[in-house]
Amino acid sequence: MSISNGDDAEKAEGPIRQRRRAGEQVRMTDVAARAGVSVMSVSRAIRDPERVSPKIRARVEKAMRETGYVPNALASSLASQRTRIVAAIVPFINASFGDTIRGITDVLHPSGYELLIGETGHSMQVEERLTNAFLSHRVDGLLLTGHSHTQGVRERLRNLKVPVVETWNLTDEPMDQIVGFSNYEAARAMTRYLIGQGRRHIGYLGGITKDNDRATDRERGYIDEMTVADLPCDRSLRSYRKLEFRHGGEGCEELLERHPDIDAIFAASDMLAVGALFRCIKRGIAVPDDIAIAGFDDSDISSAIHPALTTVRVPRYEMGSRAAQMLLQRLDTDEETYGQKVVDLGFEILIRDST
Amino acid sequence: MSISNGDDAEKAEGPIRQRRRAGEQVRMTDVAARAGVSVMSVSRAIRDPERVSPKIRARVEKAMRETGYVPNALASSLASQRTRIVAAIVPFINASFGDTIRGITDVLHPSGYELLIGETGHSMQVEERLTNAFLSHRVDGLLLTGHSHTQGVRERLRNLKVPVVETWNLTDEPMDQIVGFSNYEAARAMTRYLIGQGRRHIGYLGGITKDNDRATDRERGYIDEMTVADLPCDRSLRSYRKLEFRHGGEGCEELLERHPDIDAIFAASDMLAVGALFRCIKRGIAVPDDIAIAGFDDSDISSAIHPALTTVRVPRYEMGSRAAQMLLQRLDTDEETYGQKVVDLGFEILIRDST
DNA sequence: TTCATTTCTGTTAGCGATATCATACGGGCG
DNA sequence: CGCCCGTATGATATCGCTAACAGAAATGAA
Repeated sequence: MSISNGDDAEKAEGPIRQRRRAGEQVRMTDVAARAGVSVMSVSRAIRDPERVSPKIRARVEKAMRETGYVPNALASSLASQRTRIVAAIVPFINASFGDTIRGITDVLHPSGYELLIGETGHSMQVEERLTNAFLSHRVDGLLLTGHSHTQGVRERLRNLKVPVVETWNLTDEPMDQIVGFSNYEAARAMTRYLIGQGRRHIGYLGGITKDNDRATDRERGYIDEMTVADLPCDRSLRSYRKLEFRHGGEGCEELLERHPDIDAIFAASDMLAVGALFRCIKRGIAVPDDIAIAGFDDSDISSAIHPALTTVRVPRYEMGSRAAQMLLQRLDTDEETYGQKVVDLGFEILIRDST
Repeated sequence: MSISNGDDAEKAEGPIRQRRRAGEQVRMTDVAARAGVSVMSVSRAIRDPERVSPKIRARVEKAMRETGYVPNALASSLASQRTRIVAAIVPFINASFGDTIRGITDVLHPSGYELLIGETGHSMQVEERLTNAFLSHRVDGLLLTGHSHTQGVRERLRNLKVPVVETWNLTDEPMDQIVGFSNYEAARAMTRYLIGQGRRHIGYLGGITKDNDRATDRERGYIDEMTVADLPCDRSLRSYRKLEFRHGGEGCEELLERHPDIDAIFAASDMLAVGALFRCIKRGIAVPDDIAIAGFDDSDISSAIHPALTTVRVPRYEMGSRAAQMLLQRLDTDEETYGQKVVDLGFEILIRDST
């Protein structure tokens, strides 16, 4: 020890700084004192019980129980430079993305990671705000929906070197990694199928394409396939709506009004398709005899209605679980070794009664 | 200073401890150095720009831009003892709770709070796990769904004195505060309405009641009202299902098989009601002539289908926004002053074509 | 027994912010 | 012209934990 009588006295005489402290927060030091061991032993007993002797482990566990100790993840993260938190940003919290989120958490939780969810409402501005907030909280990784993002988001993420996995679509040039299916190819496939069924006047009922690469790609798929088949697909055959039932009905009316002779409607979402289908039924239009209707997503309702909806099954859950796996693989291994940059999980055309 | 030449020398000679540091993380110190001011000025310029002179503010902002500084919320939270994070725990991430979550974030974000979402899958065990994880992250407040929780959760929250607002139901004895509507009264009201319509053999299609006070209360409401009216409502008239369309159909079949003469089905969820309705239509049972069908939730689809569904409108969005407001009121004011413990947002019986 | 290893446990110095107190700076007034 | 006081800025000690290293104890080989 150093000669420090004087110092001790000085300290004792100094102004007593009493800092505000949360209620009755139990600190690791308190647990350590009670267990009669050092804080490091407590820390180790919590994070990696194998590395301390059974004796110490037992005493620490007892002390934790008695004090009602709740570890402080903030302090832990600050010191260890990792939060064990992953953030996911989705356009909307609904059943579809709910499945994806479930896929994510099912993988993250067993590995001790938590998920922070952000909802953009389909706005890239909001996505940027959320990204910044999440980065501020030093999330270990980020899961984004789609591959279109603001320049600001791209730069931030590149500079900070945070692992990112994009989902729900594919592109040759992901920011980092991407897992999903080709919205473009899926839309082409469905359009091709409808044409193959002999349909010629196919209307398109799509989502708002602004800030939404999935909606954009689906529309491109429809247009390209119609063009290849030399069929009309001009702007008047396409209606853009928010993905809610009632807008499906409205969109359907719009198309019918402009083109009373259409013989099929390809909706880029089951919500819209079901809305359109109900509207047809209400107006006495026979589905699929007069008009064929196809959806996109294979949501729960598509197989429950009558006639059952032809649609595209997409790997909602798998995109989440796989994305989380890809992230974890990089977070839990020291190396920057990671597999494919682009993972295609595919899609499936489900032919049912509405076409 | 103390006499410490020796000590200094010793330090200088000591091994150079180089600690692992995240990539090229820019710290507040770096910004301060670049701006030629103290860290405190940077801190103040960020949190409360009014408190520093325009001169300093400008220099700090410039330095932040140039360095691409991203504030470290962990360090900030650790030092300030508040995270500005609120956690919400919901049973399931779907359109319904999506509305509630939207209500929450719409209130939290403008006030600079972030939302951490947890999904229990209707398990109180999972709820407990999530609660502990969130408390570990020192969330400033907690929003729970319903009023039934494990003993462990209750104790933890009481001991740690974290503000809690329960939602989606009412009770005279909330853990802390509660905002919602009476699931019990709503179910009674709907049952009463059906009886008033002349229905006598009313089947009940409900959610799984385990770990779910909302489902339990709705069932109680149905039973009590039927009992008061001296109508049968024994176990054979009740079917419990997960809240998905196809289970609605199955439950409908079950009830019809056991009671071919039922003249109404009250489903405690629109999903189940719609599933049941489609099944009736498929089997050629006229709705509402042969069987009346009522739902619960006023979800999007209930007004889109044909016949439109009679249901209970519940304040999904408002429960979220109001709960968040109640929490913020306590977090942003120093005092422990808060308004009502129990806030009843009410419900509304929406009579449409299915009854 | 003795010394070299290996395994546990403890000490210390941060992690990157904020709270608190101390100090510097101005302007108004006697 | 000097003094007082309110405001702006700075220095420093935490916040509660973990990384890195050091020292102690246990184990094994000679």
